[in-house]
Amino acid sequence: MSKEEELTPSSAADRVEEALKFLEGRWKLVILFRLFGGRVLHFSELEKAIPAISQKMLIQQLRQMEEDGIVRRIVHHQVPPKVEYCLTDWGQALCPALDALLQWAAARELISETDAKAPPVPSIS
Amino acid sequence: MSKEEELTPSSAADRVEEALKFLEGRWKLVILFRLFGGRVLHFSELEKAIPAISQKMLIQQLRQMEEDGIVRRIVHHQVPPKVEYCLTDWGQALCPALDALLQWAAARELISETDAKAPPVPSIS
DNA sequence: TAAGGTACTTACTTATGAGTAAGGAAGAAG
DNA sequence: CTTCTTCCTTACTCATAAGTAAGTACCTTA
Repeated sequence: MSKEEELTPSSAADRVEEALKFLEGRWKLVILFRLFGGRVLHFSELEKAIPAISQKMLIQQLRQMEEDGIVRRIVHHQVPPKVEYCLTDWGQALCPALDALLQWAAARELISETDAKAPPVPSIS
Repeated sequence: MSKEEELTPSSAADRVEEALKFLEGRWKLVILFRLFGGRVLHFSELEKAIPAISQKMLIQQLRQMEEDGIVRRIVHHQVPPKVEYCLTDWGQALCPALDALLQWAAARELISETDAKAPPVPSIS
């Protein structure tokens, strides 16, 4: 609203793609929703909460999200080691955007009735 | 707001993932932004508007978006053939959701200053 | 000295999406 | 009867993301 220089179809698409890159990754959303609401979890708690994920994947996704500035990593120098993960303010700020997406997805069935395309439950055909 | 049964972290993540699947694909956003605003374009016009895309990719993405109910395909039985593409109402409805994403992405720099993490312009290290 | 718990790392394999290149149908125009 | 246009298909290769399995470091407790 304030200082959008020029926004061609391509540049707009690029910006959205860049934003979506933060969410790409098989487990990032799952992790995100585990940490939403200011929750703080240990590595092992995340493992337990997401049984299907491997340690490698969990770390890989957490590291990327940390680099992206979405999650914060808090190391307690102890034995055995203890590391906590939570969302940054910016990570928390994803909520409304994801809500908007969900609302859009929810509107699919309503519109598709009049649209004569893309049945909610595709027939066997 | 109305009838959300239960929304665990996993189910919420699943729903967002499903919504994001509609946007996944190297060229879907580019196509989307070319068609936003009620524009109607021929296949060949899309090709020209997006020089980097191959015909196969363009068709593949369009077909998926058509199946998803995002774009509408209008065939004029002529020779040479003429096919037009435009967005469905639901496709147009993506605008606010993408806006929310863009706003979130734009907020990154503002917050990361106080966050001591993820510098907007990473140094050489 | 041996076992155990937490938080990782490394090497390897597999599946998927994207890219390239070429071909085809269906008539109209020359 | 050959060529042109438009829209679309098919076969193949390649790069990247994801998954699997095993190993490491650290110090404590028995």
